[in-house]
Amino acid sequence: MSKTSNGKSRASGRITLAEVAAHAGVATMTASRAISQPELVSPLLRGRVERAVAELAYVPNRAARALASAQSNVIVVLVPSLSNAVFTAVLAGIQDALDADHYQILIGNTRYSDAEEEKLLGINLQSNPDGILLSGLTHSPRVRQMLATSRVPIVSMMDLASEPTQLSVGFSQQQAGQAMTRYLLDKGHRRIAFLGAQRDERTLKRADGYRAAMAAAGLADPRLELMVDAPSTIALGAELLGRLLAEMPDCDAIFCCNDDLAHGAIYQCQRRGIAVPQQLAICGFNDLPASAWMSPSLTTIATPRYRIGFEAATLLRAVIRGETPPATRIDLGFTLMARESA
Amino acid sequence: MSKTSNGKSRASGRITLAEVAAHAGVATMTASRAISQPELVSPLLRGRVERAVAELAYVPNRAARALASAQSNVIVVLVPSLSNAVFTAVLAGIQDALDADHYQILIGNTRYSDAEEEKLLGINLQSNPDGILLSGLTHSPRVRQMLATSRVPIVSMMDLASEPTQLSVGFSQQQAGQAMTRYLLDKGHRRIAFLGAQRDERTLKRADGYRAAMAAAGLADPRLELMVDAPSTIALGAELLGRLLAEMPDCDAIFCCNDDLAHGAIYQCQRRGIAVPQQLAICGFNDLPASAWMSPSLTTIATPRYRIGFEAATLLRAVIRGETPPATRIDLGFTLMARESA
DNA sequence: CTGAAAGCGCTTACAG
DNA sequence: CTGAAAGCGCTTACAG
Repeated sequence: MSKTSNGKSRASGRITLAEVAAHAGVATMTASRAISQPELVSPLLRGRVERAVAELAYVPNRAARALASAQSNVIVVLVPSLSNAVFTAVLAGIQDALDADHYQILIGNTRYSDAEEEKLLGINLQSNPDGILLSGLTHSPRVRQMLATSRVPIVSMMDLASEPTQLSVGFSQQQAGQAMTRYLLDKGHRRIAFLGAQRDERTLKRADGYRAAMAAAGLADPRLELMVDAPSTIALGAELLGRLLAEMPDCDAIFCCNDDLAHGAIYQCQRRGIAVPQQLAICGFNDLPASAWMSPSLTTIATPRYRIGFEAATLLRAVIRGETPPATRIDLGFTLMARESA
Repeated sequence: MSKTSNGKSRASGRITLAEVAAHAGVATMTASRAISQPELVSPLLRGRVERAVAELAYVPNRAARALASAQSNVIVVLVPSLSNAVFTAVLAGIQDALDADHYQILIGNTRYSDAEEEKLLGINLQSNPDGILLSGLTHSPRVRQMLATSRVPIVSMMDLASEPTQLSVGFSQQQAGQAMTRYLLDKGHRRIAFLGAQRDERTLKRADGYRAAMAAAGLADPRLELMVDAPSTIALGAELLGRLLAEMPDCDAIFCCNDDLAHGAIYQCQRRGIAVPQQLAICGFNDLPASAWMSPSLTTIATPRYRIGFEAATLLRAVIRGETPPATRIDLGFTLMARESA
């Protein structure tokens, strides 16, 4: 509107704070304060500025603010998947924890790829984030180096760090895997198979727990483990069940590394007329919504994913504010949901 | 490192382009060019700059670049949900379409709330985005006003705009609802119920299609429609099935506005011993992964959600570049998947 | 409580 | 092909 830039200017054409100030008849500084720290401005001038903002439909330029103030109010979140309900729940928790704050949340989907994580981190570091929320404890050397040189506060989500200096919120994936295996052992199963996909950090740790429990019971048998690189899907669960039974027909229970695989395995049993749990016990991990409702309902581990996001964001915010957090390692635990399938 | 800022400076403490340039023994400008437009710089200087960048672990400041160049390279995406697999697929399509580009994708989750959409749009408009990807065609007056004054290119996803000036990528939700209802009618069903949740734009349009088909068959009956505000979940589908059968025991088929509801309805039938489709036909909408695998497999509408994201992002990119798109309205259609449940 | 000046870290014209 | 100057739109000290 009105007299904006003259001639060969590089101006964006949008309303600036200076124009708002001129319109309100105050200095740019005063307009800035009336917006950012209104309590420091007299009601009279504040009102004039507010009116000018509304009349001109002023939208602050975030880049200019970030540059001038040397702080971005950005929090970066890196998750390995958006199609996995576990991580969308984590994101919901983060969103809720930060809702009242002024932070802009930058979501990056690494697709379980180190290369993608490096790329996304590099791009997002350019936004000079106030903090970073990371999934998992294991990262590539390049990622670790980028994080170290950036000196940005980091909270790791999902699992618990061994080093107490590292901030982490989650639960022991290994112990959860062990607990589920012990449950099956206690039920009298002996030939318990482990079905894994994606080979991501959490799957590997759950497999560790499975192995520990089987070894402790003197029942370890590597042939009972079926692990693939492909992403977890219902279709893969159905397929892996077939492969497992073909190779290990004497197996009497299956621990699937997540519910998707377990759902697929159960559906496949239904199609083949295999009674679950009578002929074959099946359990999963995560307790997705369908697990409680399907028939047979799925025995699984309920994971506090929403709370992981919420508590991790809360912890990160505290650290950003310079507060000393009460704990650097927040164990949110897990719950074994014993249902019909095992 | 070395001699950074002196005294009371407001510097961020991070390595700047000027330091990289000094380290390489070139002007700041040349360093800038060596990074942004390397082909314009001699191999000798380019090499020196590249080495300096690596040695100092230089990370460009995005805010400064955005401010100086008056372009953000940001694309904002607003979706109503992240827990709904439909929208995470849309996001995956967008990500893939824009992967080779330099865009930063800002994801906003409006949670099916107009207020939240206004808030997110306001915040994200501060980043001066090059373009915006919106879900749906219906928005609050404030949102429409904000979009209009921003003059940022917009592509609407999911449904098709009636005005050809408005860029849209999707399919007719109304026609899809109609097609599914006709399918049930053709199968001989007469008392076909409609189960809806969330009351979002798409649910309402599918209901419109249902009503049109029922009216055309002379079988319309408002009591067959059960619509609630709550978000769609499997649990809600199970609950609504109970309510529907209590009120309309003569209903012989159910069209659920999405697969989540349909899954819940089917699971509930299994628990109650109601044979699907013999006693009651059930169909859904979206074709989620479980639908093809569950027993009975779910008759539903497969929606091109990944492609919607991909094509919408491709269209937006073309418009941002100033190209004239071949079409302003991209109809990606839908596919009725006739399976066991109806 | 209010404001003139300087500066954040980059890029855009413009010269050479 | 290279560079000195100015400017993007804000905020931070610093005065008054």
